[in-house]
Amino acid sequence: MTTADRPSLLLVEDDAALGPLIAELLYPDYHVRLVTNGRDGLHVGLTEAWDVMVIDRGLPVMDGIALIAALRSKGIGTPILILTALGDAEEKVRGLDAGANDYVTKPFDAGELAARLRALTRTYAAVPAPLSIGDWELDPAQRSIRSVYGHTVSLTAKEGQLLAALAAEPDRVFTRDELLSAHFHASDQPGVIDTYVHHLRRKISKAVIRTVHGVGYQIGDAHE
Amino acid sequence: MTTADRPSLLLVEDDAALGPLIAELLYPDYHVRLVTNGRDGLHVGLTEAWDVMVIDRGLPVMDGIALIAALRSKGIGTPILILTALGDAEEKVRGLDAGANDYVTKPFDAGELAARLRALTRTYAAVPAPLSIGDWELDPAQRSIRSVYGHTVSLTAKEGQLLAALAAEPDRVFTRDELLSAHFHASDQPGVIDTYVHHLRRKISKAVIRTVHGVGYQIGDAHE
DNA sequence: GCACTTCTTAAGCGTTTCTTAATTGCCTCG
DNA sequence: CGAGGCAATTAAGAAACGCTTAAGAAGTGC
Repeated sequence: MTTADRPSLLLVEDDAALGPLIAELLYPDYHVRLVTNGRDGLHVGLTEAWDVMVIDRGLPVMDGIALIAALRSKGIGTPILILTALGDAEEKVRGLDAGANDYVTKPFDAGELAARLRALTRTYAAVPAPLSIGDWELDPAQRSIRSVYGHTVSLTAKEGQLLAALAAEPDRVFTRDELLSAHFHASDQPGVIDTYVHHLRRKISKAVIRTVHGVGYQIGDAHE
Repeated sequence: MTTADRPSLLLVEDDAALGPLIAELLYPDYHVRLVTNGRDGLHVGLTEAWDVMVIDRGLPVMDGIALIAALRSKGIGTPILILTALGDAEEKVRGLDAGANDYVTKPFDAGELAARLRALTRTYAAVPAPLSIGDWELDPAQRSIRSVYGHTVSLTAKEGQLLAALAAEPDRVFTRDELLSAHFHASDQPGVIDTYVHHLRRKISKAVIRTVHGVGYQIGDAHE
């Protein structure tokens, strides 16, 4: 998102009556900027960052299709929705293949347009949910751990596995044998765990991994 | 992309006549897998990786909307297109807000469906916007790299491809096999990558490409 | 066809990471 | 408070992995 609150939306529509109408319709949910021809659309689209664009098909100076193609060729990946009266399938194919992400025909339903725009601007946090550990965030894929202040520390494979195992179930106390069988070779001595706990405490901070005397290790606090 | 050639497509459609028909329609452009109820769709959608999904609205066992919501709640971000007979605006809003990315009503135009699927699977990462890598800028043609001080170094084809692949997703760690399958012949030994990384480091600067021991290589930071 | 560049393979060497083990320090219970 | 057990720390050998080099193969242009 470009702004902290509402997504920014660039509306390119030449119809003097319809343009302001759509802008007003979208105003509660987006920061709307209205331009009325293709050349202005290209300029504003290239020089400013937008979260989504709504582009009319038939535009003066520069056609909507040409505008989209120009934006895409310049590396602009912003989601684009075409809004137009031309509704037959061939036109839709041309518009979508020019680089648009969705195609809505006039007359359109305001609710549907809004829903389609939501679908375009929606982002999924599909990223392998980073495990949070106190002030730290573990990224298993990247084998590193980031503090909340940008500071990043890289971990070795075993360090990462041990930390991930502990962090997977916060507050649970793991015995050395449990941790061993999870990610280390069966032949390993339980003392291996002690060594890696030490490495981790040195890399991160002492307080993160708690020792439960006579039992094992734990992240977070169980009792008290 | 999941496969090197065609994108993979999961089709969830219970109509015994329509399902195979759509599958055949899409077959030239996608690796299609057809399942006929929501529960199977959920299972296959969660356990295998797909480039795009086409889901019928009315499904036995588990409704299409419920299926999409379940997939999204599990962190599946794959583009989803709803294909259904229910066409009024309210239904579209419900479907899109459940997490679908596009909504097509039956009867549909084959060309439009294909174009909308292309729009969903299209990525703009391939756009030759000059990739910036630290103090360097990779030329779109990928055959040379310029430092911020005018200094230019020419790269061989493979060097450029490898660097571009890494730079396309900064901070992501690529395994040797991923990099191999991207731009080298499948028969190549993973050691090829090591050699090219070495070449690049000598031409540019050592710090640009980071080694993640036991995993692969990365551009961007995660160091300290 | 020849010279040159680029690509690929492979092997030795150096570094990082993993594991073991011994020493030192600390906690708990009698 | 002291003994015994448990944990923390350190160091060093072993193993895995990556870096570097060099040389032959394949490709390209003249």
